[in-house]
Amino acid sequence: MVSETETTTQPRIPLNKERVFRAAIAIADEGGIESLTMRRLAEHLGVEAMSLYYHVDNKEAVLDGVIDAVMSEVEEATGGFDPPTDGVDWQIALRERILTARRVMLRHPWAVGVFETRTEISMLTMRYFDALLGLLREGGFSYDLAHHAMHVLGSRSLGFAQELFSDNPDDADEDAAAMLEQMADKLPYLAGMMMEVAHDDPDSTLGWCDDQTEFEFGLDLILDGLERLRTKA
Amino acid sequence: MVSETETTTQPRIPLNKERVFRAAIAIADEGGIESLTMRRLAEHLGVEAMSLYYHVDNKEAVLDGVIDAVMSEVEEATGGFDPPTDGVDWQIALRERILTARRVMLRHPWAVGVFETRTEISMLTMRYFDALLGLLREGGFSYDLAHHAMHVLGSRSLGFAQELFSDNPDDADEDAAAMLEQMADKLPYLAGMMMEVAHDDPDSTLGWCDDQTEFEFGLDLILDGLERLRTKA
DNA sequence: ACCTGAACACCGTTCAAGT
DNA sequence: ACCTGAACACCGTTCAAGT
Repeated sequence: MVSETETTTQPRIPLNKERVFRAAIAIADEGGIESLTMRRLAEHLGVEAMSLYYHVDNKEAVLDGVIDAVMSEVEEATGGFDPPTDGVDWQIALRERILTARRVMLRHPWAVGVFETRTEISMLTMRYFDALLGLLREGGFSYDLAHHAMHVLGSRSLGFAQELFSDNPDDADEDAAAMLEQMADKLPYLAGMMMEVAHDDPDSTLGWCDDQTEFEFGLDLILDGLERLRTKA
Repeated sequence: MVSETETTTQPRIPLNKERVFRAAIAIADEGGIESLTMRRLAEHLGVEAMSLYYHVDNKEAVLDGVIDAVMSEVEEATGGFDPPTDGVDWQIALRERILTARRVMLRHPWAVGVFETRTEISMLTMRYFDALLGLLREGGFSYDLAHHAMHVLGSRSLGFAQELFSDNPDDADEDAAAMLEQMADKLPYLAGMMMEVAHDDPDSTLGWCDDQTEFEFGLDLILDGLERLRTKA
């Protein structure tokens, strides 16, 4: 009970939301989102699991906070969600902004999936989308077309296209040949495609797709289509 | 030990994979994918949880089987994944097929999410994508462009666009007005869009988006873009 | 061949209690 | 103000044992 003011035993920094969210992101980055448990999170912070509930309502609140933190990384990367820089072509500006967001999201590949499960959208997140909408408006879009545009872009507006097939490089190599065998009759077109790829680039297998290239291809296809609709209307 | 051959006590039908997958789908349809647990699944089948493991390796295998079952619903709905009906415009054929798949997927909204977590792709699933690829090829696409096309379509090729924001109709109505208030300065473009919508259709609020309309808008935008690239090349 | 009881190592969360 | 122990109601899964 005596004052032990200046003992150097453990800094004794109390927990706070910031530190909780940071630790959560670090865990998810390292082991995937399914490795993020309240117990593991507490452990990383040198604390018992129950202590987390003093700072945070529940796990959902952790996920909300984590998404908000990721969005502020995006904000930092884009240099703020300011009003659109006028004068510059909307298509170039939007493309640039989305690719910047992508650079952040690639550091947290689990984030889009979590994003989609959110029921509350933070102010920061809304400001991101408001800024995108602003780029479209200032680029000459009607609200109606801009609204459609946001829907078409979907998760692509965050720089992330959910890949339907995550290429698993393990199997791809080992039985690619055996697969091509039975593909030839049952899956003629996939077989044909693979054979052409194999011909053009003998070293490649099923895992040949380049995510960044495909992302940009899809993004440009959509942006071009939108520009066409904009000028037509 | 005496033969009680014809006692009418409980039909005593042994479990099998088919019944397990069917029950799993029913549970997910009713309560969402997170309500699908091995224990609940067993209960639905009038059996102990451990009994499932006699018929199925683990929960992952259940999910694999469930996706395969959904894909066979798609197959039935499209009348088989046959070689493309030649002569008919690729764009119309592909659009039709995807919208048919969508009708099935809307009955199992959780399915796309599960699909994305699969590491093994079933033969039936591959045949679906082979058929889509076939439609493109027969429509005059190079393998290279067709491959890009599959990437752009992504989960849309299954009839499902992952909605970034699931409109929650609860909050939308109650504090839409209050929200517009502070939106006006911090979220100028979103506010402007809402105000225009409110003006055009006074009864509507944030939950005004029509998923089917937006899906078809996006699909057509992409298909048109692909056709343009096809003829240009 | 098919099913089960008991058990294990995990979850998220509550609540009364400690400092 | 901040943290914890003990406990609860859940998970998926194994394994030896029952019929």
